[in-house]
Amino acid sequence: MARKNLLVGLTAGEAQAASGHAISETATHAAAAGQPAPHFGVMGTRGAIGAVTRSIEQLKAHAVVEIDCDLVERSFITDRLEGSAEDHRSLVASIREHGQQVPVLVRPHPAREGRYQIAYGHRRLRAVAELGIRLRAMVKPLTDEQLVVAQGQENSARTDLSFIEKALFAARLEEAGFKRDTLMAALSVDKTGLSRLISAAVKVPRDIIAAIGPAPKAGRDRWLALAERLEASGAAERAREASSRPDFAAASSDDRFLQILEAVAPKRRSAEPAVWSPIAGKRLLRIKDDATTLTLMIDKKAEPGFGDYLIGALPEIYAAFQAGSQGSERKKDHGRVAEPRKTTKL
DNA sequence: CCTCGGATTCGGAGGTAGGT
DNA sequence: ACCTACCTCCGAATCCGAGG
Repeated sequence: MARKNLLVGLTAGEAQAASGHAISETATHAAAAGQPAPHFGVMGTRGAIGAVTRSIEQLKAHAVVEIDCDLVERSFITDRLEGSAEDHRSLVASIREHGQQVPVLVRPHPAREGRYQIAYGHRRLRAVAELGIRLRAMVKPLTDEQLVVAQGQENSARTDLSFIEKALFAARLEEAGFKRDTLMAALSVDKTGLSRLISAAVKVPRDIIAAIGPAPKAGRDRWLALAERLEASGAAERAREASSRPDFAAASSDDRFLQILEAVAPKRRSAEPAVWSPIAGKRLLRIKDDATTLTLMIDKKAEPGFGDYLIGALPEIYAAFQAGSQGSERKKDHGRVAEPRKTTKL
């Protein structure tokens, strides 16, 4: 399959811009045999993905040219949410002082003569353009698939994309019609991880993701928890309402995530203990109910001996509870296999 | 309609890192 | 040391399209 060897052949300068069929015999065999990548020290890269990664590494050894920033356009798939202004300033300062140490990767624009399209290095492009200097870049003809794999792997290599940025990138690639194999190579994840990335990006509305931003500390579990909460009726509206509060924009992206997560939390029963007063004027029983514990607090003065009586009656009460709950289960069941229960850990 | 096989999703174990 | 959050991996379950 050509897709499994997306970048093979690039290093020989023979990439075929539109075909995606540039395959080197040697690398194909290495991929098919599942041989490790001996020269690049990439842990755990085997087979087809290993071959792609090797090619990325080889790409980096290519000659660097300087081009005019105005001629460079973004990748057709964006991979980032808004970056912090501080990070941008810091990058600009670094490039001003030391020059652009790491070149970006571009391809000749597939539709516009004389222009380029960037695979990775969007932030460097922005910083260099701001400084008004020329962009140091490796120029290579790339197919669409090669471009997105290079773009994704460069980000994966630096591990600086947050979970939701990877998820959005994956979802955009899938919407653009790329196959799962390509997505797995681009994001360096297995089928399970890819499925979860796409699932998160699809379930959480894009405007809410945009409002939150990259949230680098929030991983899969919490984004999926947010997605699950957003499925409740009215939850998305509560999230949007929270995002329009005055202090929301000023908070960090991680804090914004927490604010939204809290805004769509299922309504809790009152933190104040409920009170049971069967005797006029006396608060016999207070009930405190949280996520893990239900506590009954009996006022010994209001009805002396009731607590002891209740404890003594527990076996009988529990037996009645069990009989009741099993009976109702049977009524629901109708002999079918019960659906597996969903659990959510937060 | 049924079967089959590949693709996708789900649940959970286990390891790691960071915070308290 | 313990807890929490995150990530990767594995196997099982489920979905879905193709072919008989």
